[in-house]
Amino acid sequence: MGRKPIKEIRHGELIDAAIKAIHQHGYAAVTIIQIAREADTAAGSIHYYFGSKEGLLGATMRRLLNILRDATLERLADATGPRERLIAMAQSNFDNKFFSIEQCSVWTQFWANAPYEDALARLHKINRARVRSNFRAELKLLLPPEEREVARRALQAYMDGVWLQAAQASKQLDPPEERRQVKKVIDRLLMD
Amino acid sequence: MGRKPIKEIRHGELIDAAIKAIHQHGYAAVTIIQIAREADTAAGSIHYYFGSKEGLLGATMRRLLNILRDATLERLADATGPRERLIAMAQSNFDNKFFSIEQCSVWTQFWANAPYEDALARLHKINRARVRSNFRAELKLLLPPEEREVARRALQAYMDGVWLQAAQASKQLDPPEERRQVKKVIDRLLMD
Amino acid sequence: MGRKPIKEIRHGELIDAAIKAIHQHGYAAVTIIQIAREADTAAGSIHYYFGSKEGLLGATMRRLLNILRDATLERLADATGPRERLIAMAQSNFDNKFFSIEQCSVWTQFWANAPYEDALARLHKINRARVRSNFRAELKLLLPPEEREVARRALQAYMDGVWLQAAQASKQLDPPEERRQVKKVIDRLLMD
Amino acid sequence: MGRKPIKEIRHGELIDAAIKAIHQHGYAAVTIIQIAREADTAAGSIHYYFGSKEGLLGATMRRLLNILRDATLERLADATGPRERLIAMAQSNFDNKFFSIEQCSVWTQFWANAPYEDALARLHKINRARVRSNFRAELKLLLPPEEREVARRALQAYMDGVWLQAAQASKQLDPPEERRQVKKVIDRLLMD
DNA sequence: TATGAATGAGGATTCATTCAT
DNA sequence: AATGAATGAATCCTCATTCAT
Repeated sequence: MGRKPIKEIRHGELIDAAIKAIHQHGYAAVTIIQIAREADTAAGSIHYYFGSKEGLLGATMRRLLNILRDATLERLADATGPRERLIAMAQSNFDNKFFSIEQCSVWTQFWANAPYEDALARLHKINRARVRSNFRAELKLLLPPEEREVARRALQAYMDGVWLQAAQASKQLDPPEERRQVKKVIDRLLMD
Repeated sequence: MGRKPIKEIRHGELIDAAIKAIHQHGYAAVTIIQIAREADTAAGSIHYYFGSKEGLLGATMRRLLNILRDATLERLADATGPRERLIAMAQSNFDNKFFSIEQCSVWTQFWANAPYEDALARLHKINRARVRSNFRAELKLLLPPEEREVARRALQAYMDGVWLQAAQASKQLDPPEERRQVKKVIDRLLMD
Repeated sequence: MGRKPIKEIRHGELIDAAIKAIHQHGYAAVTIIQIAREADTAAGSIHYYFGSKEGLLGATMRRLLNILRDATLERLADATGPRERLIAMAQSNFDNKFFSIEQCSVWTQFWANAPYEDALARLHKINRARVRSNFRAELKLLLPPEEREVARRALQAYMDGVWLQAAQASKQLDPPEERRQVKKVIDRLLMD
Repeated sequence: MGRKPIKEIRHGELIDAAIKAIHQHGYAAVTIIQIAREADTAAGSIHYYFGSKEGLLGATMRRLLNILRDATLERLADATGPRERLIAMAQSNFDNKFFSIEQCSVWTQFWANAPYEDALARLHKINRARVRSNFRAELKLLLPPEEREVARRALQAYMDGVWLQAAQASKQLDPPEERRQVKKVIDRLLMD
């Protein structure tokens, strides 16, 4: 089997460097040079591969979205029944592959900057709508109408809040514990 | 009698302008000139009154924290019993004086940028610790030990999540409705 | 009587510097720093006053067009009859105020770069159309129909050619002699 | 027989591409990549074959000069008498092989950039001197001394002017018509 | 008290050139 | 013979800050 083309490899490396650099300096403040230094390459390379700073940051965002989406699909494959599906979706946000300080940090940065950049706003909006409709579909089968939105907003906000905290954590994150916690929250929100 | 000194008036005007400008351009991207234009004055004035861009942004942050703290104290004055106190504290986050798109936007921006600026980090940490301990004090009287932290984290994250959403709202916010919502969430989280 | 506002003075200085720098390095190759050095100021000032390099170059072009137009109007004021008017218009191209190496050089540069910049193309087109229609108006009264265009094209091309040569001259130009020369050419083109 | 060596073929292709690209972007603004794309090859090839960007542009210039010189020689071969020779030389500037928008465009670009590049300046100077002395030689036999230079300058300037116009033409050029025109101009300049 | 002209460090980006393949 | 990945110098531009007025 053929190996990965150079282009793909470098894309991956540069996106990794971007995640590190955004985590360290913030989305709006990070410079091409900081990212290049992190990737141990020249600033020009980033333009060679992504055309512009914006191009790299967009690709980085899409990478994160894909990781999250894949984690969700994987967990959903094993879930039966609305309650399990709800838990699976919520827990995928704290998947080992996604719930790291760096990625939460970048996620938060993207979010905070979405209002000021169209490309980000679009991605953010799409992702948010997807999660909302997924949650609603399951909650419909679990709670009476007047309770559903309260629970959904609480759950969605909970996940946002945990990410935000994680982005500023001083010690290592604990994804499995976080998955237990979100399950408890769901238990509480679904109580009759 | 005795009107406000000019210095204080200008400070207020410039902080108001900073809030508007940060909301429009983002914390990291906003420029001295944008703020000055919003305040209908010259860029030099900001340095005259605040010494630096950082000085103004710090003062702006403190202003928001004060508004929030005052709203909390005011509501707590009328609250009796732990449940009422918990609701009062939570609802103060959605007080008419505080819960506007502009202020939520700036609040979110401060938060997202706290990891990259010491002054912000300090303020953010203090505020967060205050809220946490306040919540804990009341929850101690309302829930068994093993349930308290789940509820507290859920509640605190809920408020963060609502602010984040509010910062990106396209239509006018509805503070009273938001206060009703948070009460429902608390009801659910406190269910036995 | 009030003195010129600072803004106007600096505009003039910077345009003068731009003319010198374009003459030395060429329109497409000249840099903001070269112009700034020529004006004995910082590169930032040019952006402060003109917004961009393009802004300054556009203003420089308009300045040259105005000098030429003013010289034409001045000479036309004293001219009576079509022949004198034709000579006046042609000679204004070699007016003392306009016909210097530096200005011919910049003029040539603008012209050569017009195909690649809309702003330049527009100005160039307008100016060219103006000269053409002026020439035609007078030639109509001086030559039979089938001869007019040949003469007009020859005359217009002659002026372009002299400018082009002047731009590359190694010794000082001689505007009065050039005005005598163009008169001779006109004499020849108008021979019956 | 024996076909052209690859080296020569590639040289030709790259020069053709350079002419197209210079016409499209201007001499000073054109990039190696634009030329390479036009030649459907990689940027590295140009350095492989010409050593540098400057090398290719110089070769392109020499190519144009050769085309013009060949056209002149060809036409001179058939011309008898000074008047016919003068016409032949003038008309060769508008030969079918030379008088195209692209080539006029590049010609103009070379000319405008000659003052800023030694290699170009040298070629330009040589060519100009050649034309001048050729014209003078024939005019000596056609006009009295005091009229020769006026006519020569007018004729040389006319050709420059027509090229300059042609470089910016929006519709297809008409070489035969242009040759008729220049003959009329010569008729007029040679009138006694 | 307030202005805005001026500066210069630092940003994103472009591009000729080199070189390993 | 030809490629295109990689570099880094150079360019335009932005912006906080200073300071004379």
